[in-house]
Amino acid sequence: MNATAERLMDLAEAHMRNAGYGGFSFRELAAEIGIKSASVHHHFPTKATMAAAVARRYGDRFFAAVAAQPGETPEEAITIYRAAFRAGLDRGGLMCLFGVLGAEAGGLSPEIAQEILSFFGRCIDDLSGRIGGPDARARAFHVLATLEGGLMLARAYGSIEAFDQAVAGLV
Amino acid sequence: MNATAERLMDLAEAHMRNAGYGGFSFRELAAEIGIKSASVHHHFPTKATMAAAVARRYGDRFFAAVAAQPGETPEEAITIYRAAFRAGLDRGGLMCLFGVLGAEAGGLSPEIAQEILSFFGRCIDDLSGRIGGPDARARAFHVLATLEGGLMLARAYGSIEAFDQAVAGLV
DNA sequence: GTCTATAATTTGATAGAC
DNA sequence: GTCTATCAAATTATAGAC
Repeated sequence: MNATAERLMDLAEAHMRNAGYGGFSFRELAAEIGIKSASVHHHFPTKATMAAAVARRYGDRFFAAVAAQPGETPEEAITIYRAAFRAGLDRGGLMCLFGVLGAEAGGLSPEIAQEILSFFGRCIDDLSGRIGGPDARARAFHVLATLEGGLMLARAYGSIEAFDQAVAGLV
Repeated sequence: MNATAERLMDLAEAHMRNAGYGGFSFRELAAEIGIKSASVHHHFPTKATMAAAVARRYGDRFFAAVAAQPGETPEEAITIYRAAFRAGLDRGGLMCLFGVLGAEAGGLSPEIAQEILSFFGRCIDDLSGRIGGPDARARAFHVLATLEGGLMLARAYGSIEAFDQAVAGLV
């Protein structure tokens, strides 16, 4: 993966986490790193392809960040997830990329929709496995929903305290 | 409010709840009711104005739908909110309009951002008043975040059961 | 890998007739 | 209230030179 391509993905990710898929154009990204939009097409054939690549990279980094600690308790697993979601909010007031894409999923291309489904499926499987017990899956859905919704509320409010209050009862 | 204007708002609302603010154009709406895009501008001067009007109407209907029952318990208040969120999902797999707009809020006009802030502020105030107790506000944030996130998850999964599992522990 | 140039389309919006 | 006609701008994307 090229250095320019990575810078483009960084910018695309930031824009999408702030304003959704429609929140950036190839011209914007190009201007921000001092090249032309035609050059962006050299790295990513289409906008949907680029967004899907950004989504895949985001997912990989996310699951690396929430990797299970040896011998962790269910509460610790939830705390790890909570911290991962909070980090983006704390550094620039950014949403979870998949929270944004999931909300506007009805207008996105199939390749992006596939990334969304894959991400949340992986989240639920991982989290429910680490929570354990008979109602692990329902708890995983609950935790994930609260974290995603909490991010959105905190952004709407413009205050990270909204997130903290929303997720306080999770552990 | 004109009948044509209302039909336009109905369509705009459906599109936004499915694909966000960028999920419709004046031309699309016009074609769907058999007029021209120029005629849409007769009813709504700009797209942002129209979206703000749709948002305001959505909020009014929402708060009418979740109106407090005389002598209700906190659990009943939460159940009323949960049913209101679930209704749109059940009828067409639609998101909460403000869940979508809140997610992509970074790219929306100030007049729409104002509607978003107003809606969630009203939600939290209403819900925390009906829940009561020392941690009412935190509980209200928690309920609202879980409902919004649950809708998003259910849509991503394409299954209303994801919503039901996510919000099962709320009451 | 980046450029110039441009195609093809869409979009938000306006002017003015009916 | 709706129309035709049109503008101005933006967008995704491609061709081909360097």
